[in-house]
Amino acid sequence: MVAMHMVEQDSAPPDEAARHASARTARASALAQDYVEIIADLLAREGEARPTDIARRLGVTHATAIKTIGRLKRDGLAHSKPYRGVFLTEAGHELAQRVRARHLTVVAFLAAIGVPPQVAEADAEGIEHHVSDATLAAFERFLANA
Amino acid sequence: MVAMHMVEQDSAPPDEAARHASARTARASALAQDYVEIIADLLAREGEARPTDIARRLGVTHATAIKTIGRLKRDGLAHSKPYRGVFLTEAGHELAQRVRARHLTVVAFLAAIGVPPQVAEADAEGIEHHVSDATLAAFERFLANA
DNA sequence: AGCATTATGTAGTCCGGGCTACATTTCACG
DNA sequence: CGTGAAATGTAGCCCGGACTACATAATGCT
Ligand SMILES: [Mn+2]
Ligand SMILES: [Mn+2]
Ligand SMILES: [Mn+2]
Ligand SMILES: [Mn+2]
Repeated sequence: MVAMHMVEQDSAPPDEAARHASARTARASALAQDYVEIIADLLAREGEARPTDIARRLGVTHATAIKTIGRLKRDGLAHSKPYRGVFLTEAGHELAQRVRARHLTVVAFLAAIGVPPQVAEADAEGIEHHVSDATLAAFERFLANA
Repeated sequence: MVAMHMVEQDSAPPDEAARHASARTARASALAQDYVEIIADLLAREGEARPTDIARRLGVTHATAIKTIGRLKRDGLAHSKPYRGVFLTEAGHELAQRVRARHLTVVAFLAAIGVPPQVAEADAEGIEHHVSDATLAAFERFLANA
């Protein structure tokens, strides 16, 4: 048994566990975020968001997209009628806007510190889902002072 | 003044699909990375890596940890004998070192741009898995010139 | 209008990654 | 030593997120 002298060095397990739990939660909501972002973009640019187009942009089959859209509907983020294209609920639209803003900020930030554009786009697609408000704010400060 | 590149405004679907596919791949390997990182740390600090300790640090049940360790073994990253604690293969050890280095860099970088330490630790736990070599290099350059 | 093509939807499968419940083994200690 | 607590392992369930294969609806073209 070691006397407990060193206070801070030990990385208390509960904290670490909480961090990993956070990361798991973020991972779980990442897909929904990408979907609403894409749906919002399709609605804005094309006027409609068809499952096939959503699927193509994600690089998955239409069956996968349709099933996921079903979960979005279940979770109150989207709605649609058979064969008629997908729309966002108010909640879905708000989420999409937040997600889009974060996406743009992350990409811009990475580019600003010298990451090649292509890579910035690619990395951002994953990183964005793990950027907290505090970190996003830091990114924005950096961009402002650049 | 920024050079106006005006390259692809259109975000060609195949590229976007590839980016999402990349993010999916990264997401899929994230868990294994966290495991080997924790196992390496336990081995270094305690001399042994027990499933229960691994589970506690991740905030999951021991049953979950044991099943995941089974996948690590299947994938040639770890090995263990019944009731005896977990060890890393050469491949596992190498992965752990890369992962640890990246983790430290990401945390240091976030802290350097003004993210509060606690938040930096939390966000890094997810972000680290989506940081490519090019982005990691950019982080290191930033830290060097800071 | 009729038919071929495309889009949409459904069913069924697979694996990852979480859980609970229970069985078994190890180990500390009285 | 023995034995009870702790660790380990197993079984079985659940849901997410991917796929293929097939069925059905919508659409566009001749
Ligand atoms: Mn994304
Ligand atoms: Mn995005
Ligand atoms: Mn991590
Ligand atoms: Mn880590």
